[in-house]
Amino acid sequence: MPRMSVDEERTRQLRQQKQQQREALRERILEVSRGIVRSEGLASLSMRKLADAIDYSPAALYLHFQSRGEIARALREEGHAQLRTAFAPYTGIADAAARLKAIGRAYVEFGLAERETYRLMFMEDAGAAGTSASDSGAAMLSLIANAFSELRAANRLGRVAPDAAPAACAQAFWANLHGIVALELSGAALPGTPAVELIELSLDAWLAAC
Amino acid sequence: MPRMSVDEERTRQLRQQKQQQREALRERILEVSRGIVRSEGLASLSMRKLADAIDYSPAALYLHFQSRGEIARALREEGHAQLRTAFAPYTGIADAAARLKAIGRAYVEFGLAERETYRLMFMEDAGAAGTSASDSGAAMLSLIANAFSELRAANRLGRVAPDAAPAACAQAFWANLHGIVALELSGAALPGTPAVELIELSLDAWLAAC
DNA sequence: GTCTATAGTGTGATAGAC
DNA sequence: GTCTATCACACTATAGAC
Repeated sequence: MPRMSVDEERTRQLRQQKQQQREALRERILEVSRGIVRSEGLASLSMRKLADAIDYSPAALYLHFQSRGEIARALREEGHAQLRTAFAPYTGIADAAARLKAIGRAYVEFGLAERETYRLMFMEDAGAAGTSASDSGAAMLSLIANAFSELRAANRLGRVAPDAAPAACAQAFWANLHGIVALELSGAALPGTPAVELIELSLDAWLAAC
Repeated sequence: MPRMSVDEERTRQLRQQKQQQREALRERILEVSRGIVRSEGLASLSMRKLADAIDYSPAALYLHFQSRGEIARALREEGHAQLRTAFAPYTGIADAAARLKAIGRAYVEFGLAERETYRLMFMEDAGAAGTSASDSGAAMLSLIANAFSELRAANRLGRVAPDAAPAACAQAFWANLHGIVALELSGAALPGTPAVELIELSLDAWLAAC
């Protein structure tokens, strides 16, 4: 550790303090944004509303985030981390089919519980900035694909084409999960059948023979 | 037919002419709206842009449609009609499984070909006005549910729970179709596997044993 | 019925004073 | 770093003249 003069030491402390305040404010902005998005959706997140909520001027926000989109991006990544956490208890299940079912249920559960976050993650026009393609979306998919791989190796893929690429199976399976959540969230689903029943039917369709 | 004076006859003709002009303009508004939505999406349909395109003032639009939402609603219904048309060639297929597959393929094909119309129909927040729940969405669903009913009656439901309500199966099956389209449209799908392959995998999962 | 003009409200982002 | 003030825009919808 190099020697420091008293002055050097003091400026170092001050700088660190500043840095901490900066990060604290950034975190505070994210925190409030998270709340707004979770309860009202991304569309309702405006820089003015956000500024009001944290008792700063709108301009102050731009000292911590380059744009509204960057805030959305940060929240999206938080959501992906949250989803990974929701999967965590099940990734260790030995039986591949049981693992897939558990993950599938957790996925739909997450989507229904965190409706607006799910929207932000998977139902927003991903057109603009770099999006989920490379994100943890890929991580989730390879989790599923690996399970399909195992099933195929064990010759336990019943009717699902046994020579289909696991990655393709994973994506089709994911599409089924997403469809259940998306129809529910967009209100297009008929009230008759609850999502929790739909997921069981779908899991059976994909994995019953296992 | 009652006798009319010359005057009565003339006013009748004038009235009819007016009526025709009215309907022509309404149709013209819809036509231009359809074009904008198809190519740029509902979000890009603004009353100003629309008015410019038909060479009228924005105010004129409100003489034919109560609001922007009503235009969207009309276009949504057009879309549903279009989808029904896409199904038409296949609804008569005798074999229930083959019918389901054909309908499934037609559904995904429609979604990919008419991306923005599909968005408008199934991916827009259906919160506000009366939406697809009662729409032809129900018609499509009973089309699918009937096929599942037939399969069940013929004991050809392989692994899909044989005692599940056909309506529930139909909705889960639809969710799979929707998921494929929705992931593709929102850009969340990985580029690796084309939708046309995903649909075949999903159809196999649901109907391979048939 | 159609227009012009505008009210009223929202937005993201920035310039420049302090 | 933070603020005030504002730019530059978009939007839906309406009032009132013609």
